[in-house]
Amino acid sequence: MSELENYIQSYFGVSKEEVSAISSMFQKVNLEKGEFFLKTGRYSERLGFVQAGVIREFVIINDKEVTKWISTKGYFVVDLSSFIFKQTARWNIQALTDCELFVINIDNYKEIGKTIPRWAELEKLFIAKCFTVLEDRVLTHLAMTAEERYLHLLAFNKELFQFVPLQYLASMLGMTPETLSRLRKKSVQ
Amino acid sequence: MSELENYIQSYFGVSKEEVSAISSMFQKVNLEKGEFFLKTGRYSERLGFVQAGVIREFVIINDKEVTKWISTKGYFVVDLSSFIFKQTARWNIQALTDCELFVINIDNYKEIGKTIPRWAELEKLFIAKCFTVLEDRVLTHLAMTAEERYLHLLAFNKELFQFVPLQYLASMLGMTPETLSRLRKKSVQ
DNA sequence: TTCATTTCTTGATATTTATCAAGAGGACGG
DNA sequence: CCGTCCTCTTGATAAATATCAAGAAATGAA
Repeated sequence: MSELENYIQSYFGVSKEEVSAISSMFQKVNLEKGEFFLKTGRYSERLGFVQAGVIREFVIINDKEVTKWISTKGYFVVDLSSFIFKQTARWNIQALTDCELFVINIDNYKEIGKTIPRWAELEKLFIAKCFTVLEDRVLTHLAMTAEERYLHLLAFNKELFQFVPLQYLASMLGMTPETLSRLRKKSVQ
Repeated sequence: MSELENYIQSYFGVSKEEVSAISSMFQKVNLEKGEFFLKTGRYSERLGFVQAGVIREFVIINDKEVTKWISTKGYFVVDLSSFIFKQTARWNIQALTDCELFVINIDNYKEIGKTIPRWAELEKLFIAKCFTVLEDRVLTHLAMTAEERYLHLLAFNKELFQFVPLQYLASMLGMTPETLSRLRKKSVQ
């Protein structure tokens, strides 16, 4: 089974046949470093699954790039508000390294629901899970200092620090690159 | 139509009959000021709709109350991770004023899906919408100062400042009550 | 109303984090 | 291998925010 199939299987708990049916609708897409999967203002009509590589979701606010999230193997990448509600995309999604994605377009995505009756239910559960993750993320900003947020990310997502330029992690953590640099130094000594 | 029915109608766009069927499963519950709708560690087996009053979701971290959100008329209150995934609740939900809620328990809630075939789809859309709202909230912490977050909340939710003790708004905005007090003073002068 | 309690404001100060500027270190193409 | 570009680090300083303490204002109960 591919990484994608493993993931679908383990997350959605559908039958082997259903996994195959779903995964067969995805197509492999390679992105080169720097290439965009989505740009702000366009429509997000594709859902991507990260098979390999690192990809960044960001938005430009007051001429500054603000990184919302960084996805690595096993994550889906999409602008949910655009994909689901057909609004213009709010996020840029750009490859930080060469990436290997499995991609499904919106039309094929809708087909899944026709072949798997309880698909909407599974989607609901998946999005609800994402919601609770975001709730936790908001909490980190309400109840933690910059240092605590850094240590928290380090504890739960250490590998990010091996592959992702620090400036992007700093932005995602809500601090400047200088501050992150100093916190890293501090935690080593 | 009650406030609840209006809301179901406008948000989920179901037929008049369906609205009635759904809303009839809710029961009116009054909460007195200070009373808890849910406590951390319990199970969230009820979904509430705020008909009147102000109700607060918070969690205690390091002996401090951290307010995640404050709901007024038209909001649903629930611990989603508990309601959907049957985990223990992470949030305390407490009435800040006397409240009038419409409440449905989890068993009746599941019945909705049996009578309205596309209910899972509607739930999915609703939760996805909530997700995008939280995405924006994360952005406010990545890209705004405390002052900007205050002005942003004031612009989009002015009425909160009329009904909600400032200490809770400060916590929800991720700042101390003293800082909020000073920002308010500053924006008046 | 009055008293007690809670909430809010204000001031002084400390801490955290941002900004600006410079330089060090790495990656990469030629 | 060299030079260029980009990223990261470091230092000096400024700005934002938190903390602590005290008093003022508002609230609620008797």
